[in-house]
Amino acid sequence: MGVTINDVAKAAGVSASTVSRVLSDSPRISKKTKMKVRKVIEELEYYPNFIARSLASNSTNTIGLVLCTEAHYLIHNSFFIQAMTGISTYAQENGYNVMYAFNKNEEEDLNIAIKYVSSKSVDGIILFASRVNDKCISYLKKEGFPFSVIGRPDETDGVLWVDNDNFQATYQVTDYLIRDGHTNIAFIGGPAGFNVSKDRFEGFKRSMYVHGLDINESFIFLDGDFSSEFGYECMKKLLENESQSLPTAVVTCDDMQALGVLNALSEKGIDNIAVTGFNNNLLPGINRGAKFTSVDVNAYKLGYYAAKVLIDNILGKEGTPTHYIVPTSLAENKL
Amino acid sequence: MGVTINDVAKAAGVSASTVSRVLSDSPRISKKTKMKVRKVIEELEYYPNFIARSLASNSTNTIGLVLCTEAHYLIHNSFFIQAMTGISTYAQENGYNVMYAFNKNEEEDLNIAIKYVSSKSVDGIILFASRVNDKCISYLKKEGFPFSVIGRPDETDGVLWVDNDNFQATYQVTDYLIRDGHTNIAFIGGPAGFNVSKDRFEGFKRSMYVHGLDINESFIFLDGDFSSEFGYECMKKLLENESQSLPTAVVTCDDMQALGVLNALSEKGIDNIAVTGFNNNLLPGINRGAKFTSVDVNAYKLGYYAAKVLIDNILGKEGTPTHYIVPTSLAENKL
DNA sequence: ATGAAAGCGCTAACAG
DNA sequence: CTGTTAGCGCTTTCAT
Repeated sequence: MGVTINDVAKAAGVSASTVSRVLSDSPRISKKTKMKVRKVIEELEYYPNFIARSLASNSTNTIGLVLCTEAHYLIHNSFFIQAMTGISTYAQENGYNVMYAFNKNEEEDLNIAIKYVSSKSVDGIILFASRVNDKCISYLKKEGFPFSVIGRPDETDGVLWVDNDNFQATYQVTDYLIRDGHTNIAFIGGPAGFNVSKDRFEGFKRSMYVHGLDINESFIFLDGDFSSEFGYECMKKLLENESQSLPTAVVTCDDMQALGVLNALSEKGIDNIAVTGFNNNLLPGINRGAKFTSVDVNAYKLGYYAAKVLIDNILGKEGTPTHYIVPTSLAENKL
Repeated sequence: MGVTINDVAKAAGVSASTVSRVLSDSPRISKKTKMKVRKVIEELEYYPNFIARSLASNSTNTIGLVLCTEAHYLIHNSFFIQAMTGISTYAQENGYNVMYAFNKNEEEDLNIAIKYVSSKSVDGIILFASRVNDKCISYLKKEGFPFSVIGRPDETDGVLWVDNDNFQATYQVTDYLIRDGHTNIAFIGGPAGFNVSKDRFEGFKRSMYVHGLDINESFIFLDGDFSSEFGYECMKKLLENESQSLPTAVVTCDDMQALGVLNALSEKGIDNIAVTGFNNNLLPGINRGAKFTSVDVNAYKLGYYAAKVLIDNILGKEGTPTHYIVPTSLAENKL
């Protein structure tokens, strides 16, 4: 069982190293020999042993994914699977395998990273989402191990990363609302201490500013989380504040938040307030007619480029950028 | 860079083979030596090289996932990611890595399987969903390569698999509706040629039969697909058929089908027909008040047990079953 | 209970 | 352009 490089060499009347060179298409082998060897490879249905190859060449042609997330979060968020598909695509295009491991917290994440690095099972690592003071990032930097990050890290110096332009994203969606005639716009932001939260808020403010619109402080909700509960609460507060009129539009930073807002509105029978979300995850069709705009972060591409920036770097390709900005787009849905 | 087994051996004053035996906790090594070696391992922060280990032991401790799906399908279906999480969990518990590759069709699936097997990159394979006359299954059987399948295959002989009891699932949900007072129930089935479609229909029929209810032939829609479009069309037909009254409940085989049905109903302003789905994927909350029942297939557990049945088998554990039936449950949601 | 030695299947200097 | 010779880091008989 299992035909080896030696079997091929013997059958083709050459040495094993010649076969090895044919496999890597070395320019120092004559066309004739290549043809001959390739024919034998076909006939014998020879496949190089992946493991032996890795050991000898000191590279695994595999990248590892460190995914930190609560299981329940996955159910209604296609971000991960889409990004994983993008990663798989670029990896396959370049002959790389992809390993993954789901973890529950930062410590487990770090342990997996350490395991990947120390046992030399992968050539590079992709981190999903960067924390403030991310331990995995510090570790990998210290080790000098190749890795890329989805989501711009605190300190971009010497790290490979991909991200959306979050500033641009909320700028765009706010601009869209304003052009649609809205002037009283509320904003519901993401959790404290994340760059993504900060950037999205800045984009919102900028767009308001550029259009010469005032920001009503009581329309701004920061430092919450991405849950529908938070969205619901914020909208409740807006509805209960009788000292002033309601906004005509609400910019949120996540579809779940938007869902909470929509719920709060639907309880009051209000359907003339525009709501926007992030991630383009909501199912179309449940409530025909309700228009809903979401910022599509293009998770597939984020994954694809996270793999690209990492693999290109590992392969030492010339002139590879250290990061990619994946554009967002506005998605119109009917809910 | 990289401390090897020899460094440990030297530092501990033993041979490399002794260190190797300590690593695998061989009973033939004295407690004393074990302690001594382990201490050195700690001090030197030695991690066995995964690749070298694989080559020498002729096993990779890695399993490969063959995932066939259209990208767009992933966006609103958390089945894959949940199953992958379950797989990752059992794999990690047993020291296995997991590789995955997304493919677009059966041919690509087969190619990946062949690559995994021939290049010896994995010890076993998990197939997502079995086709009629599945080429991957035939291939893996022919090769005698360990694999497990999520979804009962045509021919279960000598294959490891996990699945829900699909018969039981529709039996249960139909029973639930009948106990709720429904007697005129429509059924929208899955694609032709899949066991899952057949079983689900049988479960529905059985429940109706047990309760002494007649099945109205014009209420039955088979051999469609799992899309919302199909659900929409079927409901349309029911609504347009003026020669008879409407059902009071509709059992569908997928949440997307259910969504299509709900859309068709909402267009007519009908909200008193119960609709049930499968997979428990729909977002709660959009339309407060609309009750929606879905069969939760427990994708996490399907993945977990697919990994278990495979890994236990590879490890040659005694008395491992050849398959697992993962129970479904009814999930009540508000849409 | 431990060590010596062979070898897993391949790559990569080094020769020629 | 091709062959020879060493390993890569570990496991595993076979001795002792």
